[in-house]
Amino acid sequence: MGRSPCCEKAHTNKGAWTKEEDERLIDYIRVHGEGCWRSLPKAAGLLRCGKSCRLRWINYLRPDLKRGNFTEEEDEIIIKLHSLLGNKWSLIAGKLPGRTDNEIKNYWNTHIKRKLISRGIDPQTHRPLNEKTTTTTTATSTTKTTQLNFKNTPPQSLAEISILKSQLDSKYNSTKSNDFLSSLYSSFKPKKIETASLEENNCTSCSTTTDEEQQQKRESHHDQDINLDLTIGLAPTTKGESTHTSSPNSAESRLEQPVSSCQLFGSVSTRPVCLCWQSGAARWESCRDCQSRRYYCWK
DNA sequence: AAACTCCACAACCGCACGTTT
DNA sequence: GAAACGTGCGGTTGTGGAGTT
Repeated sequence: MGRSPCCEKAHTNKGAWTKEEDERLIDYIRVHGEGCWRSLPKAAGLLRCGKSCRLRWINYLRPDLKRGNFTEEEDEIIIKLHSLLGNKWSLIAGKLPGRTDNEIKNYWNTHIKRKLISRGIDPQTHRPLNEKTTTTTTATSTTKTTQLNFKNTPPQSLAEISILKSQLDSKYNSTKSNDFLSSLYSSFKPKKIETASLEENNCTSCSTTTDEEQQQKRESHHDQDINLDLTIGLAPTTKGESTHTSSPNSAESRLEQPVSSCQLFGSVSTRPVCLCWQSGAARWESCRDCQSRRYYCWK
């Protein structure tokens, strides 16, 4: 059984948006806020598909968007995040206020790829272009990215977790991979997360850090390295669970949310995983401390 | 100046996934 | 539990402008 189309294609405009359409959309969202994209076009008097409206707003009309060229620092952040996360443009965009996933994706494909190649770096693997993959895998197989062997050695960093995740993605369907992850993690406990501002033994780290705290962290690490600040925390994706006062779906709140490892694992398991590891018996549990029924915690 | 090529980016499409009914 | 719905994501395409011949 197929699903109904998101809009009636025969009566919708396509292609570039006109100024008038933009104004209608802006005016409508200014009054009614974001959301209900399916019904928005009709309510706003637009002959557009809801998805098209959403895209137009998120990628172009949102008032908090930063226009203009990417800075060197932004370039480096994108490269670092891509090496950790792969083509997770929305996650990368989450760490670059004012930038959209679409914008970063385009920028990656048109500029950064070339930049890396000119540096002799493979944009996909982030390894030297002439280097052959030498490590082996026990998890999978056909991906071009470097494979690590996690059978006896747990992942020690977000980079390795990212690789593990891609391995799982390619080998397991989403319903099976959670079981795989659980059994894998039952054999070890990660020692440290090198690029994450993870506070061990304290699941309250799941709480969202403030912008001020994040700014301080950024400043304190600025001279050492780019602080990716991949906070291990609650991903406030469920309605009503956000700690923010603004609408959980609003662009503002989205930009305030730190990237979390919950999101890193979000596509692997049927239930996203929150990596709040604590001392004591190591096991997966529902994340009570994070006050979310949607995430598993590593304890 | 016209024709052509290349590039950047806005927009579209299909799919996945969480939520609701 | 299944179907329908709503939304978001990543890959791809279309198009306009800049540069070149």
